[in-house]
Amino acid sequence: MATPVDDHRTPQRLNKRQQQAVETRERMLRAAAEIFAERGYQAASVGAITTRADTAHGTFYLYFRNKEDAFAQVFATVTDQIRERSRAGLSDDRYEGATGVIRGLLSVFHEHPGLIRAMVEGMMASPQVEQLWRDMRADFASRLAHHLEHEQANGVVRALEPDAAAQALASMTEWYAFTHLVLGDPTSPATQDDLDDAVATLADLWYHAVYGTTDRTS
Amino acid sequence: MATPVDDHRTPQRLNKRQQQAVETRERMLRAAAEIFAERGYQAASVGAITTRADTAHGTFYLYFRNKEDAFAQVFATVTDQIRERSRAGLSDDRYEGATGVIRGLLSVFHEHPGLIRAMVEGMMASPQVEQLWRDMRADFASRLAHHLEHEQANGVVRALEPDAAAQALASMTEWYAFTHLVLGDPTSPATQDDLDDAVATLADLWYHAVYGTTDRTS
Amino acid sequence: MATPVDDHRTPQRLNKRQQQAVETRERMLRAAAEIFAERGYQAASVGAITTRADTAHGTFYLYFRNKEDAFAQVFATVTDQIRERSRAGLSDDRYEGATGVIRGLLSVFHEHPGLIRAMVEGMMASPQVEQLWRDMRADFASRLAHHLEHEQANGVVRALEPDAAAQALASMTEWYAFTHLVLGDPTSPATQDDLDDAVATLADLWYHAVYGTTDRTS
Amino acid sequence: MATPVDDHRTPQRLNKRQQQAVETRERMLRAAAEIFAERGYQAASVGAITTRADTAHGTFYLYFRNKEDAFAQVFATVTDQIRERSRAGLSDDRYEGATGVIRGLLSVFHEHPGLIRAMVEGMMASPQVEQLWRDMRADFASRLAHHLEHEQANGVVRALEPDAAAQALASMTEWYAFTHLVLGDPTSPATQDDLDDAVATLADLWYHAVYGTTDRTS
DNA sequence: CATGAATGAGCTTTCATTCAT
DNA sequence: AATGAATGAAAGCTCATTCAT
Repeated sequence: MATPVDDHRTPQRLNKRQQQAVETRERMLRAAAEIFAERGYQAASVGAITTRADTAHGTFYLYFRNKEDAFAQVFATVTDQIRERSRAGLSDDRYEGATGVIRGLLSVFHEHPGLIRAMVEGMMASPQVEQLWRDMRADFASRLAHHLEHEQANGVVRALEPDAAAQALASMTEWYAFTHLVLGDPTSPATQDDLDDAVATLADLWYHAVYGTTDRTS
Repeated sequence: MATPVDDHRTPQRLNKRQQQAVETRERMLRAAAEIFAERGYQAASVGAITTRADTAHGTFYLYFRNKEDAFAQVFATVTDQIRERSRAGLSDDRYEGATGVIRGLLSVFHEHPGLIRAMVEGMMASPQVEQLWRDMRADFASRLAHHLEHEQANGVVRALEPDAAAQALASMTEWYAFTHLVLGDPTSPATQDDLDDAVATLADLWYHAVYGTTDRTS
Repeated sequence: MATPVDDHRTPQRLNKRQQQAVETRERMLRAAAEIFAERGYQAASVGAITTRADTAHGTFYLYFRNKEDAFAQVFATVTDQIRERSRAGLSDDRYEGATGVIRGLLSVFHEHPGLIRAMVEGMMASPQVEQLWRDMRADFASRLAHHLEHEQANGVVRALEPDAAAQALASMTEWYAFTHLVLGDPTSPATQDDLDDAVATLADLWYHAVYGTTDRTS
Repeated sequence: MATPVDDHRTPQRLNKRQQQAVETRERMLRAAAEIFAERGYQAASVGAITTRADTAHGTFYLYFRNKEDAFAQVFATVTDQIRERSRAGLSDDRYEGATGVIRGLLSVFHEHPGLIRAMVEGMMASPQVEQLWRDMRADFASRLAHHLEHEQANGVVRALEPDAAAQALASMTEWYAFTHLVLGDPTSPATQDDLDDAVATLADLWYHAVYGTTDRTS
């Protein structure tokens, strides 16, 4: 039954079945993200996801090995966003650089509070999810550590242990963002002002903790 | 050493039945703490707790309204510890003061990694637990904010918004402690050195972020 | 310690312990009646009764063999009331007689809807309770049957089988009373008017069914 | 004899899976009816039903929302029978009509004593079940009331309030049937003679109560 | 590729009853 | 006579996962 076209295996040339499958996968992933965000990791059920995705219950297992796997796939899309935005926020200016990186992380927390919440929850329940979070934070912290080393080499940063400091600053950023933008009444989510305030507060402390002076002029 | 006056619990005033009940309550609370620490909040089951406590299943409900209530009671013993140790760590010396408060928090995380982990998980699942955590952190942060205001009045701290800064420093401390002392392979828990390193790193950043200078001499 | 007075065993001469016991019994029985009326037979719990009676849980079993026994004792007080009032309602006048007997039964249903409801429910769950109800109804029906036989002897009642007719009339009375005075929204219970209407309707049908004519003049 | 057209259920249009599902549903409903009849409403357990139906425990919840829902579905099959038979028993002859309607109701009670018993019990425990019973009786009574109005218009029935009288006659019928055909030792159930006697007694009283004369000739 | 009926282990919670005090 | 801590057997219900179609 297979037509010769099938054999090209070029990704842009999908037959009808394959196209449908791609669509189903996307629908399922979107549904999973929504349900995890709304209910949290444990309270989310496969049934809720397939209902939302408008598929049969069993279809879920065509695309995910199990619930944990589905969560990991959803998780990956979010950590990708964080990575992208943090990179985009980099700048040569020391203060602008910090602000940009911080805002990159915080804007993702601000946009997906439900998912971030589910991730912190999922971290506790699933070693695989925990590993994903650690990878994300390691990426964030190592980029920060490199920046600190570079600034130290330039002699503008006080003596400090770059890796440990980077870890601590990353911790401050993540958890301050979490408590201010994610926790709390989900019916009155954080506003843009909340986001701006959080960025300003964190950038200020970050700057002084690293450069060890109140003088902002480089 | 114990004189009758010292004996706040006055066990001699309880009849045999009441003594037994007190023992059962303690055994149950201890069992609950162990099970929550080992399995986490959601995965902990009432059955596991009563088995560990060596009581009948129904006995659980003589002492707790439900699982959430049991967790809240366990939680309370931990937050009490944090409060006590943070207060004990206070000092007039600015650097010693910071170190003491930080160590107070971190030592509790270091001693009860499983429970802290369960708490962060439980926060996501139960609004009541979330409130308990927020109370604990508010207590921690407000004590810090008062300290900052006092130092500002003395003119030794740079201009900063005390409440926001206190929140950010508390976030850094909590989450750095969490990622370094709680997360990770539970079979190789954090060592005393890990604890000391964490305290040193946090105190250093905290100090510079607040006093805005590399000069440690008071 | 027992005084000689104890040995008289005259009921009016109870020592302190016995007096207390009588009071406890009464309190417990009253509490049981209230709880059964409020919650129904199955939903009533021993714990609720002892709480209402302000006694320890175990005290319940000093006065009742078990829940079923408690219900039977409460039940007995109600059937006693029905018996008394039905007798009091008797009259030589044929119409007044019917009305009085009917009103006797209905007034009890009207005053204790919760208990009557619990009884019908309990009948299904407990053979002992079922037997109590059957005794009550047999008493009611036999009195009615005797009346019918007497009237037949007087030649004023049409030919009918007295026992079967009595059963049927008793059934009509009980169940009509039940559906109109007991069932329905418990927050808006039956009024005095409902009671009067029910009596009138039943008396009318009863009268015609028995005397077979619309002529009420004796 | 069955032509394809006759086949309302069109089993040939269902694929194998759907056929199996229909069978499972029927097996489950039958099992539920049996268990409810044997044990009563409250004492019936989901586990007993699934064991009888030879399915897994969870399968119950594929077909019923909960125990109450299962009971309501069983209940519906019985009230449907009552409705059908009462209608079938209608007749233009006044006496035959009454007899037919009465027999319709009584025959169902006679065939399903356990279920009727469970229904009266369930009425007390579940508002939903109570409503079902009230609907059934309203249907029965209103049909009776219409009949009375029609006969009154024809001038053959004495003056009486049709609705109230219909309610009272329905009460008599239901409860007499209940006490004579349902209550009592379930090991020696009511016989055909019991049924016939009950119909005769009720029809006699009904007739005289309504037509107010001993003259049966229309 | 998609379906959805079926599974069954597992959970929290209630409560009548006992008995040592 | 009264207590109340302890028991433990149920119960209803959920849900991740499987597999024949």
